[in-house]
Amino acid sequence: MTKARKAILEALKASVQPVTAMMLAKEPSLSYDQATVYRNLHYLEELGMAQSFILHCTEHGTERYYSYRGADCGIHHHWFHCEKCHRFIDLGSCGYDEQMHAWEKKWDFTITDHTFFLTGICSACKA
Amino acid sequence: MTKARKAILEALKASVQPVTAMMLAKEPSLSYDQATVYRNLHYLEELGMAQSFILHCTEHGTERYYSYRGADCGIHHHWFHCEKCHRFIDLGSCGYDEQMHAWEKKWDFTITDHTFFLTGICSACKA
DNA sequence: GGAAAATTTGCGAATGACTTGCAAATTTTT
DNA sequence: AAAAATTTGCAAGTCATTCGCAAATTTTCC
Repeated sequence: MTKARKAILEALKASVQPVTAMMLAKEPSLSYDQATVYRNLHYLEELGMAQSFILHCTEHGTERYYSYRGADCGIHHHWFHCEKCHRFIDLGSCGYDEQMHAWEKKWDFTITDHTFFLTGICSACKA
Repeated sequence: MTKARKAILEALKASVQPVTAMMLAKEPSLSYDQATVYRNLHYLEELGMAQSFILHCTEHGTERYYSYRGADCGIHHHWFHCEKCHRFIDLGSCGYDEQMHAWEKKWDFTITDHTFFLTGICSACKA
């Protein structure tokens, strides 16, 4: 595992919030080329050490957000995104296996991935 | 309501599958400029007559898909997307109001939107 | 009904996230 | 530690989507 790879994985692991490739590329403590960041995020996701979703927010446009996914942090997570302060709230581990299994049976398809997230205004921003 | 607007809304209404702006722009029977298509899809969504979600598929890249949303077609729908044949399967009306209300209570945020869809291989493509 | 005001359209150029080709640098193999 | 394989940085490219602006259409008002 290369230096860049390790650094990017560590950054993901350390971040409480999902982050974009751009955020990581601009992080002074990392300072890897954006192409390298993009490539390594792909790599880490393929390995199952990261998970991502694409989110559009009026202020920041459409971007893919990554978060760490390790044995220690449980499985697939879902998030709420505040459109005012742009913070994410972790809704916890995904609890939809059962429902998805039911759908697979009903429609006879095979689910390889699912996307779920919420957007709105968080408690702090409402006040 | 302008001619373009009407035509685009009709196209959405007529389509069984969610469609992208590009698909509509390239439809010979419509032949409106892409900027017009994009602008009117935004308009229709703001009015609540269309709904959309962003989906990334390896073959077609990242695009926003729109579908009709009228009194006659029920409320918010969710979809399964087959990564082989690129067809969508309508999973029916969204049944998550309760769960989302529970989340709003638990976290004290206000949900303005939610995104949910599945990707995988459909029945026909497995065979 | 028709002229003025307001909105929308088409065109071309711009934006911004993400990707790619390629030579140099690093990592892995042996 | 040299050869082989992979990864990196850079610069240029791609592609969905947006924007500015003048011309065309739609709406408003008399």
